[in-house]
Amino acid sequence: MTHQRTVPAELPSCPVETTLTLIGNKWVVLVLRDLADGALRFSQLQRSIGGISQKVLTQQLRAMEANGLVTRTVYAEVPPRVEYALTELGHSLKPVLDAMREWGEGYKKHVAG
Amino acid sequence: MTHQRTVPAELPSCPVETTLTLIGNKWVVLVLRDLADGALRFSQLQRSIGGISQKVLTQQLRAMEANGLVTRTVYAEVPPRVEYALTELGHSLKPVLDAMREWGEGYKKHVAG
DNA sequence: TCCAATAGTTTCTTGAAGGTTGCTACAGCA
DNA sequence: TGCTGTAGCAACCTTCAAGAAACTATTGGA
Repeated sequence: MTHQRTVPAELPSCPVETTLTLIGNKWVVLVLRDLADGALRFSQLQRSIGGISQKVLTQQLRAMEANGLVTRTVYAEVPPRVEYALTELGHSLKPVLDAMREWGEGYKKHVAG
Repeated sequence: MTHQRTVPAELPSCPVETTLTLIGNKWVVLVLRDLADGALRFSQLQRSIGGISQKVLTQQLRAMEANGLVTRTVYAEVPPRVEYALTELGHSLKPVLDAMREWGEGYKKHVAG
């Protein structure tokens, strides 16, 4: 079994820190961003994130599945098809993603301006 | 010169990713959280974050200063006093922090319930 | 005279994160 | 007959982040 960074049994008292235990990783945020509009299969996800290796994407998806952020659906076809989708918990992070997107837009204007 | 994780010259096209280049690090988020209510000196910050070494806190603060998120004010006293405070840019991240805090609160209730 | 206190820096070491390559299963198709 | 494509796993290696511990400057005060 490889390392799976799942949430600790005892959550931090600070809610901001609690959130960080689930989405304190860059890749996790990008997966959430790309699955927000609907399910994607593994290779689509890898392409849309860009610059992530197969191994790391697999690791992150496994951890996210263990944390209840995504579901993994395997279709018994050849070649195999595996789809990842956000759970309700995963979708519930939308406000955080939206705040990050909005801030990023403002920052880019600020820098460009 | 040690590694300073400053924002790259060319920002990612995705605004979410842009935000991650500035606050994609757990420690940075915790510093923002603790300076939100006002300036703190180095040792206060280290205590309030908890579990961060002197070296790492120094590194993070230097990077945040280079990125324009915090200011560093040295008072010519003995023993020395150094205060860190959020810049306007640092304060502008409040909505992101708030979204994280709110989500963390909901998540804790969800887990506890 | 020497200690305390602050905010570091420096060096050494460990652990985690990530990259690369090779391997697998198996139906369909040329 | 052998090639293609998907979604991995395993092993190996490199790089980077982080931790620990020792060291520094300064000077008022015991």
